[in-house]
Amino acid sequence: MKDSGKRVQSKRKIILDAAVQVFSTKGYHNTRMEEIATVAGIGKGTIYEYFDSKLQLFQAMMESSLQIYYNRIDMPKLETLTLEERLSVLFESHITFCRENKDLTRIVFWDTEIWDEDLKDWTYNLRNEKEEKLTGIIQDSIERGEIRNVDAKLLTLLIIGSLGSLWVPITLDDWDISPADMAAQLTDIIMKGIRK
Amino acid sequence: MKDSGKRVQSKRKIILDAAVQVFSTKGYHNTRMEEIATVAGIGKGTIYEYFDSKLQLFQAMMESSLQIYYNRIDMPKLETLTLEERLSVLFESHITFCRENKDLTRIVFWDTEIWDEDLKDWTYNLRNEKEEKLTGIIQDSIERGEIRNVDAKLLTLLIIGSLGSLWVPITLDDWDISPADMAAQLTDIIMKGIRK
Amino acid sequence: MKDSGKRVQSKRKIILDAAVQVFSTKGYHNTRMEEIATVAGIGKGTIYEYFDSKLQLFQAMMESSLQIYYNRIDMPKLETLTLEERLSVLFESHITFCRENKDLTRIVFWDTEIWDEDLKDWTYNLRNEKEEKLTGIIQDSIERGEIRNVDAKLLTLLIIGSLGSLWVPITLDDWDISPADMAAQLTDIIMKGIRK
Amino acid sequence: MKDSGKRVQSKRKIILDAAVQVFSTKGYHNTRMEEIATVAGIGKGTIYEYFDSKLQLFQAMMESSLQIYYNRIDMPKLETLTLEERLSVLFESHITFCRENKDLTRIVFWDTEIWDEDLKDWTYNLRNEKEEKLTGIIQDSIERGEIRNVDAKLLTLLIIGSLGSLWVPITLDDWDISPADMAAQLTDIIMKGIRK
DNA sequence: CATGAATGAGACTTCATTCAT
DNA sequence: CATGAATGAAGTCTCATTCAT
Repeated sequence: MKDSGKRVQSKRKIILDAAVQVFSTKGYHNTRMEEIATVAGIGKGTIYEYFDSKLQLFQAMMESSLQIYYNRIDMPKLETLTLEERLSVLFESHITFCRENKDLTRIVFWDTEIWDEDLKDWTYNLRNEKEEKLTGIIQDSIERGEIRNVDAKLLTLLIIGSLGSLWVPITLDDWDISPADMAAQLTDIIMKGIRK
Repeated sequence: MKDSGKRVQSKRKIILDAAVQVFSTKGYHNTRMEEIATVAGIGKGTIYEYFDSKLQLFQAMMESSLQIYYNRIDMPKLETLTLEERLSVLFESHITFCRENKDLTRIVFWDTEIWDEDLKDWTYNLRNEKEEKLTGIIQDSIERGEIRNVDAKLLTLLIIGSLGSLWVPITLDDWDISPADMAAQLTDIIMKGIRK
Repeated sequence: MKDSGKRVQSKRKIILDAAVQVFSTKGYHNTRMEEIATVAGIGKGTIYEYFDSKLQLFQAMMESSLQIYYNRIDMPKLETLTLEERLSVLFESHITFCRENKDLTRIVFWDTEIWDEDLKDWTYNLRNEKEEKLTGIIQDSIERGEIRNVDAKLLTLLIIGSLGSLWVPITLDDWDISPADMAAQLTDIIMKGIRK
Repeated sequence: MKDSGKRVQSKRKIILDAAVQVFSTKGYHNTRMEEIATVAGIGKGTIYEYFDSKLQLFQAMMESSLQIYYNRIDMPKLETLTLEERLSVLFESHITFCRENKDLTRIVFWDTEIWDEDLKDWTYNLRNEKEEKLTGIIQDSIERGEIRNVDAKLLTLLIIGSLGSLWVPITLDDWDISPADMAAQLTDIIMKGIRK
């Protein structure tokens, strides 16, 4: 029983990993179920034992990828940290994560065509939750007088947007600047920009 | 004869407009040629009189959209302008353009799966050209001592990324801030962040 | 009126000639109406002023080609000629015709997929008529004691078959033997084969 | 496992047989893949598991048909046989084959529009090989003094052409002459025609 | 549980034919 | 009469999904 359960669990994982690999390389529509099966080292029919359809598999993969990403780069909750420290950690963990999980990152930052309403909502909420958290932190800093009075939402977008545009050069590896440096400079610019 | 020439011209345009509309809403693979034809108010076969294939139509649409966008938001060439003035114009024209051409904007900021190598290169070069121009302007400002010494490429990414993340709330219309205000605040943050 | 009639007549002929050229080169299904129009130097729609459909055009072309061929190689009616003389004339006129009308010949000897029942019947009758005439001539020769008693129909097939297999090397031009020689040798073999 | 292998083999064969049947009746272009599938008693898509395309299926069918035909009517290799005996065997085996494999024969003697260069070459070589063999045998007979000096290639064409024109009445069944008789008479005519 | 041969819905594309000019 | 832009029926082929083994 335990074994069986474990094996099932791990086969689901194997399929999801294969899915990340293939989907992220070729996109949803150019990916054939057979190829995922091949990469996973199993038979085509077996995927359907664990996922109802191609769409469901894609969305499960999307969900798990986003979860992994957002878990990893979650902003530190410690109240004692300043905004500057938090931004620095955010940038650095984002950059490191991208470097270490290229396939996965590509998916997270894809603006894919494949969204059914449920996944759209789920993702939207997940994203929103994070954004709102960031907006909240910024708002707090303003109220605490740590930074000057800017539109918190606008600043959130500026930060999120910067993260998004970073992954291209990061994943392409054609950059001579270290993650720590990148994070430091970005933090510096933004903090100077908003400090009183 | 003149009429005929004009009609042909406009029919190509009609098809491209329909393509922008449908492709941008549903994505490449979920779009059926028949639907584009229906939206264009013509027969399915007629599209093939003007474009060789679905892919070619998509790429023609992509090309024209990017051209329109980049033409519109090109940075002012006037040497007399300061970086601050230029950034302000950039942000404002971007925001205005997004508001007025929602479908088209969605396409410009798509990271679509559908690129053949030629279009990829073409787009990459177009994008790069603009980015390099911005990078150059920043580098100039640094050398002229207008701003402090930051990594010009990194700053370019920060600006481009901000533009990219803006279009979501802009096109969703759920924002109570005016384009001019938005542009002013963003310019302000960035300029404060990089000024000596 | 006369002019108009004449022009119509000649345009029909122009189209038929173009049809022979294109159909014989590319076959029925690989031929586009547009190409025939181009070769004929007229507009696509104009063909339909003279022929109801592609099939009808093909069949008209077939009919005229067969007519031309059969008219040209009809066996001489002179009662005074011997079978040997007639065969010789048959072979020689066939070979000459093939040399001079390659496109047309290709059509005549094609075993095309395109036969509707009417054309099939028409062709079958035309062919049959000629074959029966030949069979009759042979039968006469037998009865007149000119040749020995062979199955006239079988001999007809042998002769017709020989004609058919000749056109390949004839039209390919890769033969060092003159038409007259070819005709003479074939006649010789056959006549020796059936003479008493 | 053994069964599975066997089934696959036979399904390819089933499709080929259906293809012979339908293609030979309707020609290449008038044949729909669906019809072949229906005749084979399988689904449309299954054909594509065994053949890449309609063209490939056609050519595979052509190849196999020609192979079967040429294998069957190959001229006896025994050196002891005279030309007369060989011709007799050739005609008789041809006639018998035609009677027993009407569909297949129709294909072998088709002068179809559907040839890509590879198949054209393959077929041309196969045909040529057989023709040259026949031409060689004739040439030998001439040199051995068995028959008189005729153009060996011309005689080959005469024989091949006769074979070709025979299949029409043979497959139409409207003939009161036995295969053996037919073969005997043809051999007789030709041998008399070329004997010293 | 696992498999992969079989399936058929559905999409792109071609091209004969029409008809407004 | 002549034209060629427009049309849509029809055909090939793909690939997610099923199901018998």
